[in-house]
Amino acid sequence: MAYPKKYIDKLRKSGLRPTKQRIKICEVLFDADQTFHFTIKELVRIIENQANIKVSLATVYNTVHAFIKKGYLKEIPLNASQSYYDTNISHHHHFFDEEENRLIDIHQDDVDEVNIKRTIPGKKIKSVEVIAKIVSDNQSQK
Amino acid sequence: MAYPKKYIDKLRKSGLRPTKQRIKICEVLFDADQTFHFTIKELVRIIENQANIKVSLATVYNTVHAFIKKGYLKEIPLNASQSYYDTNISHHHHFFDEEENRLIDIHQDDVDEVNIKRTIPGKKIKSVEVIAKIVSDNQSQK
DNA sequence: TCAACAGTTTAGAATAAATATAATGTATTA
DNA sequence: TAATACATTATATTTATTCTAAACTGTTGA
Ligand SMILES: [Mn+2]
Ligand SMILES: [Mn+2]
Ligand SMILES: [Zn+2]
Ligand SMILES: [Zn+2]
Repeated sequence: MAYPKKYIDKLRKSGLRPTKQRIKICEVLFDADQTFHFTIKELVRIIENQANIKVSLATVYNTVHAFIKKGYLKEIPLNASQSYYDTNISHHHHFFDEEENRLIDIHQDDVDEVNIKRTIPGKKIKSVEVIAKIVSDNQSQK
Repeated sequence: MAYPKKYIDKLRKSGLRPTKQRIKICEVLFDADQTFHFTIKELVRIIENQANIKVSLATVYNTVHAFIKKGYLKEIPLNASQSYYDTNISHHHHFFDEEENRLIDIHQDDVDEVNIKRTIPGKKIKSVEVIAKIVSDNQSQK
């Protein structure tokens, strides 16, 4: 009881009742100073470190997917065998550091609008995302 | 014996000996009229339909990865839990049809060069890929 | 020619992410 | 409070991918 109203609202709008476990998930995801990228395993670890609450994997998966469906989280496509999630839901792009396996945001303002000249009959573009893979810049190469 | 020289070369350059199974994989991948996108399971199915050769999953995975490492195939990042591979190794982009789970090539010429104004110290951009998600264009909406 | 060897294929086991299940627990409401 | 709906959880299942180890094959050189 006495859960933050903003999280109760987010959960209700996602079709979920506000429970202790889900409120905790909200706190970790949406109380952070900065947006961040995470895997489900990382999220579970953060929750367990920050609180004495035990949350099952199933609850975390279900809650995260409800938020994605509602648009409160984004899923980031990577060629890894694991899903990355993003608390930054603004339209933006990413660097992916292949050496450190790390996603870095690129603000929409930092990329000129991507102009695609080709169209597919009967289809419309829902979203456009740019992924720029980066690696160490070894300038010592001859 | 009497395997096509081009495939023997591709395999040797990938550090693999030309064997019956690997030549068959090459034929399916590189003899096609058009480049195409595939999953490992689809590739296995194609091989089994086209030939009376049995090829194990392990051999297919190993060969595909050797080709990726050498640059003869590309892996396409999608948010699915499955890897997609591409026999089109030119620099290009993709539509992803979320309703039909289908990748469609966008030639590099059909996308203005993506200009990223932000840089990461010590890192350089290795590749830039655009993925545009498309859905049915229901013009009947009011 | 043929034994030795290096490399290959394969079935099946292992791994790990994601999802489903079903029993138990909790909140809501009449 | 009692009935009901919804949640949580441990556990099982599914599935893509990788690993393992045994059997197989092609090559080499005595
Ligand atoms: Mn998902
Ligand atoms: Mn997996
Ligand atoms: Zn992001
Ligand atoms: Zn392609």
